Amino acid sequence: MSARSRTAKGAGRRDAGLPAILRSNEALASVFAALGDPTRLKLVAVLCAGGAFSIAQLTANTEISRQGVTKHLQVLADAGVVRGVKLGRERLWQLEPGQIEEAKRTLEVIGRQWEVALGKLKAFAESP
Amino acid sequence: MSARSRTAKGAGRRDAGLPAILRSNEALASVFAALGDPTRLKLVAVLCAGGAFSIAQLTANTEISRQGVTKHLQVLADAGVVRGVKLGRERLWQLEPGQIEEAKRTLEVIGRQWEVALGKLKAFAESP
DNA sequence: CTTTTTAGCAACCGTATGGTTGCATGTCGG
DNA sequence: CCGACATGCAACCATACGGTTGCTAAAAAG
Repeated sequence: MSARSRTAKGAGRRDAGLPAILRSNEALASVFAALGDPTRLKLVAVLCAGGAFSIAQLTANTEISRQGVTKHLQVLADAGVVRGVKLGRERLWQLEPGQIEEAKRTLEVIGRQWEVALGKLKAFAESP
Repeated sequence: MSARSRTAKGAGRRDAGLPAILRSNEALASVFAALGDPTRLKLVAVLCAGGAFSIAQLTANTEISRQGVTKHLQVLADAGVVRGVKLGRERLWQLEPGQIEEAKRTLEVIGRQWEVALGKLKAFAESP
């Protein structure tokens, strides 16, 4: 806390003017983090093709053990990206597209903000 | 390697029919991983509002030290989300929206795939 | 030239993460 | 009831990650 709060002359509360989506980012970051692993991304890719798959089925696509896949699915489930329903002696996992939609919207907002900023910069540069 | 490849009776090459975007996911996962931290997400949110900021300026928005922010910026730069240009004695960081666009497209593909799968399921359920 | 500002580098620390193995549990088919 | 199958749980391990501190280097200010 010593190196902070004395530097950066006048840059306080720079997030005040940001869109609401980009302010409280707790759960959102967990969604991105859940997608931020090749194995999990592949799991999502498989699941988004539809249907519900058991752990054993999903394990067949990866190079790691069944327990490893279970852990990854748990991470995805904690982020709300995926949901597992128990059916008999097996648990079937399926995509839960809500959080992914939210993440997509966030990236859209970022891109849009960026373009708006570019437009303003251009307008300023072209002003007489 | 023992628990694998014997289970899951007939589920080999399930990614064969997936869109190309969802197959080789190395760099893509690193982009999601870079966004998967609240501090970094906030940095991106600040940077997407336009302009180039120094480390000291960016540090003023966070609760962590300057070195911590530097590390986070390095992670973002390694993923290609952000770029830093050295100007005099300071380094100014700005957004590099290419990778974020790519990530957004990936999420769009996932969502589209999911809807297609839902449509097929519905069509099957309604077939006489 | 000396001081200040801004940043980079390196070592260190605690905890989370990805992965494994071994065993226990529930459930389906006879 | 019994065996086989699919999963759950817990312990364990190595490494990556988030964060810090201390020191050094380079540019700007005086």
